[in-house]
Amino acid sequence: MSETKKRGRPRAFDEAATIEKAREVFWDRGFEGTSLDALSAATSLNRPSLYGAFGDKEDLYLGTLAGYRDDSLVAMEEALDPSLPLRENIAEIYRRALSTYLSGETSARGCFLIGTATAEAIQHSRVRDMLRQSLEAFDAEIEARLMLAVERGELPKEADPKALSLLASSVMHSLAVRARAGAPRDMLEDLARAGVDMVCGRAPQK
Amino acid sequence: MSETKKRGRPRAFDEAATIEKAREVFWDRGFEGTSLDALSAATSLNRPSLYGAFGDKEDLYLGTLAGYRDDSLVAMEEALDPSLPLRENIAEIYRRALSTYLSGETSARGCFLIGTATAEAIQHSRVRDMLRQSLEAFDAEIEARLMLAVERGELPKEADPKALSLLASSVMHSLAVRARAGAPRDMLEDLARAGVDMVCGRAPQK
DNA sequence: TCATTTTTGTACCGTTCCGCATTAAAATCT
DNA sequence: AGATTTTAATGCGGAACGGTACAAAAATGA
Repeated sequence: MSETKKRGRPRAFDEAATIEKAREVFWDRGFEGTSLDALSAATSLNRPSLYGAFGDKEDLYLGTLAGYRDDSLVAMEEALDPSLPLRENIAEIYRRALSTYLSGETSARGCFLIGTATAEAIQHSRVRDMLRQSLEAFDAEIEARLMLAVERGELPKEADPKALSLLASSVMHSLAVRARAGAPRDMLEDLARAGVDMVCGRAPQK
Repeated sequence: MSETKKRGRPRAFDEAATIEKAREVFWDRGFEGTSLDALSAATSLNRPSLYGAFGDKEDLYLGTLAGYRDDSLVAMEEALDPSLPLRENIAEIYRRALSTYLSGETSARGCFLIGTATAEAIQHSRVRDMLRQSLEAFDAEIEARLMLAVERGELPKEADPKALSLLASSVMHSLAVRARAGAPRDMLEDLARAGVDMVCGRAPQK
């Protein structure tokens, strides 16, 4: 790491904070629906500074998607704490997801990736790849925990962690879409509960 | 119904066919990503004709969404033919869904509603309502079939049709998102199979 | 035949879009 | 201090945007 001070005028903004602010705008308005002027206003950077620091609009958008994916993966790792029972792990994943999906100024905004990147996936292959790769990463984390659960006997030996992880992710995808569609919280919580039972079996271990 | 001939110059286009062509464009490019010029080119109508017949861009988009919802509900009713076993019904739903989701000129385009309307749901409340209402209609059709299945003994008495229908729909939502994200067909078929087992139980009735 | 009604086609409106050229400002290096 | 390097700010420019005014065209009604 070069710890030497850089030559020119120093930046007057924090790169990570700027990406987070840009993410908020993209989240609400989508990629095509967001103008550079809106990004400029939200980040307090002029368009040329945005351009210089992050590239064009698609580059910046991909940066916000990558940040969201990384944050989500960290949150998922925390939720899947293997020192806790599987049932609590899965419930915690849905709890965290819903907490994010139901936030929003005007209306529940769902998942940033599913809610905005899906629309661009046909026309922008880099967005499509980012989306696919992110979904696969989420699947993989859940699958790993389910494999551990089978080893430990939290799930029966016949359980299929691969198939089960796809189903568990599916519930999350559906929560993401339905939240953004304006589904009531009760219904989403019912779905999350059903998802937990589906993965861990119906018997409560209260 | 007034069968009297209308006064002025007759239309040189078919309204339903035009909506279908517009749907194709919106499906690939999303609402914000589609220009009136693109719609005009695809439908062979000039912008003023489009505007006169369907209203503004959002009105036209809502019309294409409504058409897709109606088509999908009909397809779902067909798939849920109660004279066939539940397992075949659910498998058929996913089969039809995948057949649609995997079609597309450049890349698999997923579900029109989930793939494009979700992105607009925050900014355009009419789109959000259309999306929510459509998803609820799909849920309701599945739930009705599952209730019948419980009555008939295709599912155990303790089965919860409401919760199960939400889960069954979730698999469909996930197929929609993943297809558009570029997931390989094998994986989608695995998920669909897992979804059928989840709803109907693992025992194959071969 | 001529007025009326509706659709079609051309052309244009003001706005917004993304991206960049250019200059001023703020830091380090010599 | 002066040269150099990097960022910040202003402003522009060509293109595309959604939407519409207006006139020509094609039907019906009288």
